[in-house]
Amino acid sequence: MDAKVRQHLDTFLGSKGLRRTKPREVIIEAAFATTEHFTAEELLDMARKIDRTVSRATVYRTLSLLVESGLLREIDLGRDQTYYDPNFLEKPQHNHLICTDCDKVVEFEDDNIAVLEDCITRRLGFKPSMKSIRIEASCEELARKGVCASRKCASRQPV
Amino acid sequence: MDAKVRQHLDTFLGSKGLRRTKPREVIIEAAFATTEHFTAEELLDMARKIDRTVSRATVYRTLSLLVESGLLREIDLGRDQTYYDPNFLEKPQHNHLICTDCDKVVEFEDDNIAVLEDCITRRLGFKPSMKSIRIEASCEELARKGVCASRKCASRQPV
DNA sequence: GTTTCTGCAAAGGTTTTGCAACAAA
DNA sequence: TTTGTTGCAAAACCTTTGCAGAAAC
Repeated sequence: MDAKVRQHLDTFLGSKGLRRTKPREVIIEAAFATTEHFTAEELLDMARKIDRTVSRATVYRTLSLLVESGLLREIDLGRDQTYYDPNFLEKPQHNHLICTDCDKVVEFEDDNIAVLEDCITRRLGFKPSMKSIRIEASCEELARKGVCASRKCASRQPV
Repeated sequence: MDAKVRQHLDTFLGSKGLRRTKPREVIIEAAFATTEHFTAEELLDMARKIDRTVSRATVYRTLSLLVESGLLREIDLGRDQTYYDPNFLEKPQHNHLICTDCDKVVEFEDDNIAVLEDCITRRLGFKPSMKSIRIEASCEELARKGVCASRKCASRQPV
């Protein structure tokens, strides 16, 4: 587990009088072993590869803690389930673009947009605490050439 | 029901060979009688005030149609349920700011941010089809004065 | 008449919770 | 010890679906 993650977590657990337990260790190790977004069920699978005995309930409970601590963020990918994003420690301002052709998620950061969001919010009389942008978009290369090599895009399966 | 809504809907139903039925009329009338965001269950309640016999299943099925037709948009307010927004016909580019003090939702539009989103998306090699911004923010007036008269904000109930 | 639509109730899927046993501090 | 935590199974919740009867075209 990354040192930054461990430290952030220790501070959080300490400040709340919470305990460092084996199942929590395992779940957190699984969550931060990847930079992919995942669902609760996917995290359960990943955690069980490390320790078969981890329960679904503990995964859900640990996810709540991680979100509360700021280590993980819930993100809206326009799908039916809640996804979790482990990359906000590294890139605190990033946003998501979702390819409507292959469902791939591209993360991007942009200072201009971050500043603009901040200005707009303050002009409305608020102080921003959490900003998120989701863009759905189609792949131009795919539209032009019928394939999208550089991004490994493939047209979605016909229904 | 607004003329713009009716026309949009007729075109959609016509193009798909779908029927104009009583329950659909009622549900759509309820959905566009307000500019508030609502959940499926809230829409069911609103529709049943017009006609008690409307069923939950038909509300869900009609919501899908309305989203598909573009009359309604699903929005993420950071709550547990899906909310629907009936204001995109009027303000196709608007975004949402959610007050963390009173949970009020403020809609805002901004051309600069719309252009910037478009640029960023194209620079990444995509063509934007749907863009959404969600900002969570605290009320500055509330922070300064302890109350927020102009926006009718109230501090959230202590837990 | 044919096709689509409706309401009902059941089923599906995700997330939360009560509880008794267990583990950390 | 004391308090927090776990796994299990059940419950809660929102949403979808199969079906037989009803309504639209």
